[in-house]
Amino acid sequence: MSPAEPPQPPRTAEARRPTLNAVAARAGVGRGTVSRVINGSPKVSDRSRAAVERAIAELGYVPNRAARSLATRRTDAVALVVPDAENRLFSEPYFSGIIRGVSAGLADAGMQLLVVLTRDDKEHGRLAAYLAAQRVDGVLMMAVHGDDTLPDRLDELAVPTVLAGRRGDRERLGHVRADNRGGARLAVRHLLAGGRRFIGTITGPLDMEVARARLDGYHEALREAGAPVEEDLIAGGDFTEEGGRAAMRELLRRRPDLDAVFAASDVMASGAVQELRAAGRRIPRDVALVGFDDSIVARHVDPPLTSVRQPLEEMGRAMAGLLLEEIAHRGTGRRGVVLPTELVVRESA
Amino acid sequence: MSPAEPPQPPRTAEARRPTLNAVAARAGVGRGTVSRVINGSPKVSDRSRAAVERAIAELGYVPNRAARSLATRRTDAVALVVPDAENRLFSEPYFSGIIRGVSAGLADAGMQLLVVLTRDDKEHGRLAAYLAAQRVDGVLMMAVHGDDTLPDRLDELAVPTVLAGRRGDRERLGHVRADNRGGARLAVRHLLAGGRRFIGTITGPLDMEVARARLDGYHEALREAGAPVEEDLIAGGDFTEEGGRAAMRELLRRRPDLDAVFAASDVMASGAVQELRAAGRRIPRDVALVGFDDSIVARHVDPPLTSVRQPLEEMGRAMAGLLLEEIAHRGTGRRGVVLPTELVVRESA
DNA sequence: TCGCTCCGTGGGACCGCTCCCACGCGGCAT
DNA sequence: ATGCCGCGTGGGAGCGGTCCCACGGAGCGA
Repeated sequence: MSPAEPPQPPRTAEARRPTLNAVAARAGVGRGTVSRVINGSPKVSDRSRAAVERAIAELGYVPNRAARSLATRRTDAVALVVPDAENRLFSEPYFSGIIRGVSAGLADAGMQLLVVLTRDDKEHGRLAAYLAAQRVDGVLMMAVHGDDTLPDRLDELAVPTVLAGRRGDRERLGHVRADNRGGARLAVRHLLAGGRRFIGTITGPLDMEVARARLDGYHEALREAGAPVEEDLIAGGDFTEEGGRAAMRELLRRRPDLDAVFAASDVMASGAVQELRAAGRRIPRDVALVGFDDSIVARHVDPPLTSVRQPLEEMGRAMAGLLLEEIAHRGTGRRGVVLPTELVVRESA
Repeated sequence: MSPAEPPQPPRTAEARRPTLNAVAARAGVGRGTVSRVINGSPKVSDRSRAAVERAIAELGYVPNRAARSLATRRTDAVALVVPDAENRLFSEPYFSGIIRGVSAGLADAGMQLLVVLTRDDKEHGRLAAYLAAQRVDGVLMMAVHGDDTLPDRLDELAVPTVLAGRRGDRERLGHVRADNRGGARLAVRHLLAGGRRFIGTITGPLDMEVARARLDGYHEALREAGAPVEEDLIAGGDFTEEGGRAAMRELLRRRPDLDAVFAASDVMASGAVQELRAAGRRIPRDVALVGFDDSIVARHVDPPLTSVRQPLEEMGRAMAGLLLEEIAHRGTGRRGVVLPTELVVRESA
């Protein structure tokens, strides 16, 4: 009564998906041969290969990751660890930009991306063991604080790891970062070129390498222009808007004569804008302002901010690349990659 | 010569991690018993349980996911699928907010989160088979376009699926959404309460349910106030800034007399701000403006935008919850959850 | 013709876990 | 004392791949 079943792939997940065995049977070859075809081994005759490929197509076969992983001791998956506390601070394109690049870089290699948001640093303890045991092939870490122990833990456990940014000058682990110093230099040079004389800066928290690098760039640009670096033109922020406001207030108090500010993040710059306006300074007429990150905020603040752009997507791609390299050949991926930054000129400077 | 090795967990991933077998041997029990302890079966004597737990602690044992997954046909992982094209459009807190909630909701259940960014809709074809074959236990989907076939495909394959938002009124699949209609109503009521008479709206692309819902809310609020709904007060946007500008221009052309605008997204609202300013209208004096999303943009536009907030993190949590339910008991998670929105009043209206 | 390679091949053993069956043993009713 | 029940328990049989060893046959030189 029942019509002949066409050899379609099963419609539901309940109906067991075809296994490598089934493919072998249908193609009239052994399991080994099917496995070889799937993994692209050259030691297969054209005849067998064709038969196997047909069978695979007919059955809609897709290899089972768990089984493969069990046998190979690889997972073909990497974890992206994002400390949640930081996440909130991120100038918004940051997270999405990086993750987009990472995802693209991994997809090309058929790797899966596991995203792990950690709620607090305490979790990092368990996390190391967890990641090692789950046999994620590697780990990507965003926003590493200098005192985070996770990278070292992973290193001890010999888990390939790549960081977004570095913890200090002598980062042993593979990492990718933007040329923060260079970007800051661009920003300050731009202000100098605009004829500004008293250029202040609002820094990020100096226990983060990014913040230090941006401050260094500020110094360098002034120095190379022969301008003096004055301590009271430097105010500390924390990458938040409120921090930016406070720092700007402080700068205005200390140096009513300043005519430009380089803020180490757009969000802080946006705080600075509010404070400048409150103080009756016009931007850029009285005080020119440059931010960092080229975030959405930069485009929407009034006036739109001149800002330093980092190539986020490329950074993510590079992280993925470095990690894959390290996974394939231990030791080769442990380099620092620096990507160029770029000044996006808008109306604030 | 070599000092006695203390029974520490191995320091490197190369050194094979202890297996369940090792734990059994050390605890002096059978594999079955260890398995029972790990999985919290009650049918274990206190004596055995204690012995096993000690052995686990001493060896630093963590079960191998691949092996477990192979045996159970579960993966303890779910995928979050994000169409990248949409992603770019997202008002920025959206993606991070949802993912944070999802992550939290899953972590509590010990589930892993796989993030899949799709580059174009074509990929969705292969993706369905892929997801089913990888035996992800379930799938979360963001930003579903009405014409996306992936949800139906997954449904056919009997893969538990939960959507962020719905495709239409009669969404069969489980989904979580904000009360977009209610939010829009709040916004327009607020404008009415402020004494505005001619309230325009800039909509999103009407093939997206969110956009339609927000437009509906606009209609409702006018109707309940006994105000006429005038077609020429409605302009179509596409959730982009440029779209917002174009729509605003159009509205001003058609109705120079309008005194308020409800934009279906902050980004479009920000475009509208520029256009209004160009036209010499003061905000909110001449034209009041309300956005949607309560994104960072809203806080940084000048003047800061009154906007409708959706509880993103809770939405993510709810999605995770629904999916877990559906995975545990097929059929129970296929509901629509609606979370309340809230009006955040700032200076633009 | 008879080895000897060498290539392609089949299939056993294993990866580390869960599932489930069968077994021993103490306690209870008969 | 005998049977029966039921609890804990051990361990075999998978789950679906990969790895590798051994084997048959074609091709070649002697």
